[in-house]
Amino acid sequence: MEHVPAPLLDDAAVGRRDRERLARRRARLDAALAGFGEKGFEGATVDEIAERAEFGKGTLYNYFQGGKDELYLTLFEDVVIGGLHRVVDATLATASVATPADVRSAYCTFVEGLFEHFEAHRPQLMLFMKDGDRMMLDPDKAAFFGGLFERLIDRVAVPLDAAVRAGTLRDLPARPVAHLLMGTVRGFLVADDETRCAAHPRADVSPFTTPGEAASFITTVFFDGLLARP
Amino acid sequence: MEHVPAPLLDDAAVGRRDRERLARRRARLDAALAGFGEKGFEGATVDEIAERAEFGKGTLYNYFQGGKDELYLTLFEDVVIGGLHRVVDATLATASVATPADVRSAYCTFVEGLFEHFEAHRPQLMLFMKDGDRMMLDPDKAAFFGGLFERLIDRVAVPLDAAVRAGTLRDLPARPVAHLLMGTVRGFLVADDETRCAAHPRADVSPFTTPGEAASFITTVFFDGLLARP
DNA sequence: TCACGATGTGACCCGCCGGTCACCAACTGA
DNA sequence: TCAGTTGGTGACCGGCGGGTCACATCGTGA
Repeated sequence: MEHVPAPLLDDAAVGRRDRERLARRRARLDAALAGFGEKGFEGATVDEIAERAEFGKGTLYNYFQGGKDELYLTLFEDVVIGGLHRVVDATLATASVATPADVRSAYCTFVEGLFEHFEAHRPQLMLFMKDGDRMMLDPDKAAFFGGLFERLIDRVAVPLDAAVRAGTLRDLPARPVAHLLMGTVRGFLVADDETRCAAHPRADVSPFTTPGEAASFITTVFFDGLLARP
Repeated sequence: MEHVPAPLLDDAAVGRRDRERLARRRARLDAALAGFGEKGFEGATVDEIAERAEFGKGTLYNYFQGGKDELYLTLFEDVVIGGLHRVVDATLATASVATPADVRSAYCTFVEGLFEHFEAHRPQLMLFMKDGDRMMLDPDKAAFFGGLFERLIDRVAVPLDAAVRAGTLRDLPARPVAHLLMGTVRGFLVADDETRCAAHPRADVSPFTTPGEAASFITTVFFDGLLARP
């Protein structure tokens, strides 16, 4: 494996007017990735990806020596993990955890950000959410994949941990809570996607029409709990 | 698709002393399914499954005309959905929702039951949890699969709905909550499994050593919420 | 013991798909 | 205009794996 960033997507240290060529390539690959999403990693053929991206198959192999795997992992790192970190940057990184309301609203905004990011890149992200677990079956991919995800969880857990220490949150271990939250959002998005896209849609998975409503639902459950308060 | 129950697993309406032969077959198939779990649906070859189950490949095709797909769906219905319904039977079906403590403990027992069921059939269930989403890409499988799951969710939602009506629980829609709970448990189990089995284990996903502790963790988050109470 | 149906089998077939490589085209500098 | 270099291509290859089917084996009843 030993995933080496492909020059194709590496636009740092690149000559001036090559910029736009690189941008076009990126766009074409992103489009190809969307096609990926409909079929899953194993379902999509390299021929098809190349065709959608308007690349020759050989060209793809020029840039991704590691073949289909490296293509997949590169796009994963770029689109999925990169996007998630940007959501963390925008919502959690600078959040105050001084009061319960602060923590609550920081994570509500965070979850809302996740939903919006998802809306904007639905097919690409769906692919990785549905295929992600299968990747873990391969030790090499699992190491790469797991490492990236762990770093994300670390960042999500930071404000939780601070809030627990400050006594704002119940005394629960921060990282498991972060995992639980991310897993829950993921499960919600997958179920919701199936509702919208499946031949036989599931009923009533999500009656929420905006990212804000859905985020508020999850945040309410997580922070306030299901039990009615007097 | 039109999944017709294979006689191989259909032990109703079967002659007296064929019983034990059927039982042996079932056991062999279950063993084969465990092997399935290590590789995933697409990763496991029919040759390998047949070998593990000590069947000839042709014999498998005698019983599962639908081929690998039907084999998969039959085992799914039998092991996964059947097992989950048994957990619901044992914990939620007869639960009282009269007081907050009743609802809380019913679902805590339910989640604990899910964890125990999982412990007992780890490889088989892991297979379906990790592959489940990919199945939804095929409309036929999605219909079969989704229908079974929806009926399960219906049952999980019943006590929630009753409790909401009784004012015991916060006024949230019961089915989405049921989906959220099941998705959360699933996410937790998958992450936990990766911690135990992956080449590079994830740290601190679950510091819990017994099903009871893990169930208590999830139940606390869901019912009491993360926010500290005075 | 033989005949016949039912059950079980694995060698073989064939389509599919990831990966390769010999070739081509476009640009560059002389 | 031509030689050299870089970037791009898709026809082809090889293996892999789902599915088939002609044959073997077993159980049974005459």
